[in-house]
Amino acid sequence: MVPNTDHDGQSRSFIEEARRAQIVNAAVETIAEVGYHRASMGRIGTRAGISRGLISYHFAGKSELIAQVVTTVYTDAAAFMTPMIDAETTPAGQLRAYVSSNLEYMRAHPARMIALVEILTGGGLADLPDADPAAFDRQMLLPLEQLFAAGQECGEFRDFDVTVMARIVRGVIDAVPTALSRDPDLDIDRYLREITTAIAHATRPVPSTPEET
Amino acid sequence: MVPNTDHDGQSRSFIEEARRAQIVNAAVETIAEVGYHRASMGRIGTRAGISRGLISYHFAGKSELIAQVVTTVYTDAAAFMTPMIDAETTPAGQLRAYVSSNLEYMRAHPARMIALVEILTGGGLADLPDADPAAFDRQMLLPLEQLFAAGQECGEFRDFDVTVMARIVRGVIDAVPTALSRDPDLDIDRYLREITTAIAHATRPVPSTPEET
Amino acid sequence: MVPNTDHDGQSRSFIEEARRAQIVNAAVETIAEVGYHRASMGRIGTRAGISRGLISYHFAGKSELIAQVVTTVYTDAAAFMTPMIDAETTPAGQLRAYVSSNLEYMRAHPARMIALVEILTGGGLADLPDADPAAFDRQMLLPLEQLFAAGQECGEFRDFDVTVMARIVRGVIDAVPTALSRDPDLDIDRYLREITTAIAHATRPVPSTPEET
Amino acid sequence: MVPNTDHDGQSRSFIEEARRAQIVNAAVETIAEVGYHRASMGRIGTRAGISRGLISYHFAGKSELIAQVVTTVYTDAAAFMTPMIDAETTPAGQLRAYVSSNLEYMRAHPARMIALVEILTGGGLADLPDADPAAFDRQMLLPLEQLFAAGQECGEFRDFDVTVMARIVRGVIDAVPTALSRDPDLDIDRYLREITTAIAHATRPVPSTPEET
DNA sequence: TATGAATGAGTATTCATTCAT
DNA sequence: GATGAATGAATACTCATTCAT
Repeated sequence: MVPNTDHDGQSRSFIEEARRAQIVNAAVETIAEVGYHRASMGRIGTRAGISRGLISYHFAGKSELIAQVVTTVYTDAAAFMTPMIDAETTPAGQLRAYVSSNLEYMRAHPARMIALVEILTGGGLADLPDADPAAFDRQMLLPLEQLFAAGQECGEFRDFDVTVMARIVRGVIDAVPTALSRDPDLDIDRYLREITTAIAHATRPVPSTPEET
Repeated sequence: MVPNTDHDGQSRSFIEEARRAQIVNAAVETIAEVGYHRASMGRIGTRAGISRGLISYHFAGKSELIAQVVTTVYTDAAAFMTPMIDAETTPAGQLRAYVSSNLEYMRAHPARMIALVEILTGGGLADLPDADPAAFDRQMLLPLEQLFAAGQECGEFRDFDVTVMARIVRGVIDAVPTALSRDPDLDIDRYLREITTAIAHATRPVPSTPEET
Repeated sequence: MVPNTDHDGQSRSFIEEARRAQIVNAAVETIAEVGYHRASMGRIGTRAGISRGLISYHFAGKSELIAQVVTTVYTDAAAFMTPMIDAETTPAGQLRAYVSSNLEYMRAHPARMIALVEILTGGGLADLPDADPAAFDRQMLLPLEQLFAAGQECGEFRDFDVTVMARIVRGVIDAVPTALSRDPDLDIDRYLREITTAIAHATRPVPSTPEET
Repeated sequence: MVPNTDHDGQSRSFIEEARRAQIVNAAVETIAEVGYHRASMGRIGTRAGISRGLISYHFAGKSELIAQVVTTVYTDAAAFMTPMIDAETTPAGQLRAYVSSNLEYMRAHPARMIALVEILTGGGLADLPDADPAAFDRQMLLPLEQLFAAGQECGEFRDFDVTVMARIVRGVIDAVPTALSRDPDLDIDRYLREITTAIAHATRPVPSTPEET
């Protein structure tokens, strides 16, 4: 595995990689603190302790920087979550692991999650010229859909529309960063337990008692 | 019910109210179409067919206009939902009515809901100097919390944290506008049914079978 | 003839027209003084005594302003030259009138001619997205080509390539602004007489004495 | 002929000279391709395959680089033209040789001529702090003026202002690169023949028939 | 009431230049 | 000699707001 290669296969120097990472981190923190559309290049540079021009030196434009933020956070979160999900052997267990590992990541890196949600919901995607929101949408939902389909197959989940349920779960999880920012006293452990339980209830097979609407 | 009074108790003329409503509608449509932070006063004015200056004449600033959009949409949605919720006699029925009436409102006024979500998640609240996000948060959650408490009291709901469950339900609902914009083919009727069912499952009392984690 | 209408047929207010003219004049003077690519919006605004933003208010962008400068100067020069040319009855006389009226216009409005040449030769055309240099080229050459063709028909001109001769004449004339700027003591009257004579010699029929290369 | 000495009398190493020549060539090509004021040091470095910093190492600044481009092209063109001119024995022949050798040089090195004209007419001279446009002007005109004076002395040319006629000839020649760029189909051989003929007519003694304006 | 002219602050970006390695 | 990191100035443009009419 060759480290530090960009999408063109060009390798970057160590110092270049370090600067890019520093700038991406500054962007994450700035976006998390002041919101996406107030996070100007100037503010990001100030937070990183470098000049505006240097950001332009390392990134072709704001689009590339924002895209790098999205990629970095998304990739990092996936790298954190995937082993935990794969450690589970049943779909129900994997769903629990998906939700809890995602929330754990949010707790460990609140700024990253806030920044990601800011970009995704705050108009950031519209600023990325070659971003395909629909494709990103599908990419986000797919793992959950597959997980749900497998669970329905083996009878661990009831019969629901897997796409809609994937949206429901993402909706619940994506609401967490906003909740955290609006209520700093929020007990994330309790939040995690309640969400996990609620989703378990929403997805498990319907018991024999058949009186429902 | 006293019509047409602003928060200072000053009554507004009929024409003044009409202009404000026209501008608010133009703002809603513009925000829904181009996103919150691309919705400049100029674009809103153009859509309303009036000059930029006139908006400033009727609203102290962009902050007041955005605040008015939030208030108007929120109030209008509440006026639409409340009778439907009140028509139900049981907490479980009221929860169903809450969810379905909210989604019905979204279907009837997609631009309004998209605009509201754009403002709430897209940095709009941060632009309102005297807006208290925490207070707004509480205001949004309170009806659901009360509904849940009543339902737990009478045994229609299981024992969960009412605040967290309120956030869960809002998270699921608030994800709908984004889902609609990313997947235009989405079947909102099926979406509504699946959400209602999932929430019913997540909140109803745990059946006698006691095998849970 | 309805005055003050732009290319969309929208009429402009008097004050708008006046401001646009003022800005165009300031642009002309600035370009003539410091060169095309040093004539920033800021410098143009300063010379006009107005703010940078006001230029953006009246012109969609620098492209539109530059295009307007070209159009204005070209149209104005044509309006000045055409009656003088049409007053002549023979092609040879019209050619003399073409050259002399063009140089007279340069003398009367040196800044305008310098600015036009700056834009045309100094990279300005490349900054106009929908400008077609080849089309502009043809538009500049056409009147001279027609004039030459008519003169050859009636025997007033010798047999030469009308397009090349048109380029020659334009080359001679377009060199004048540069010459003026490099040699302020230049006697434009003598310049005019010499040019006219030289062009007359270059175009008139070859006399009977047939010793040529 | 002393090789490789700069204006301070300091001799340069062979590799230094080679690098400077490489950079000058890259500058010529870049300016010819994208125009003078779009030819940034970065683009020139990229075309030369070297870093930006290296250009600054070899040239005191952009000014010196541009000055070197002008000097190089001018000197090279003179070295090409001079023997052809000197091979002629009569002023009229020398004038023909001047024009044709200049156009031949343009045909052989179109990028060099385009770059030179870009710099001279496109604001480049104004970027050279210690360049004297008037002196450059005189330098360009002097050979032609001397040639014309000699020709008038021996009766090969008619009686005209030698400076103005020099400007006329330079104007005709300097318009060629622009013509070439705007009309790629231009037949340069025919262009050359027509120009030579026209200039011959414009300069030769007036025949006995004395009816002129 | 309503308009549109005008301002000034803020944004992303490009670029020549400097400097440590 | 050569590189590439870094700076700061300059540029075009957008926008909320103010104000005279």
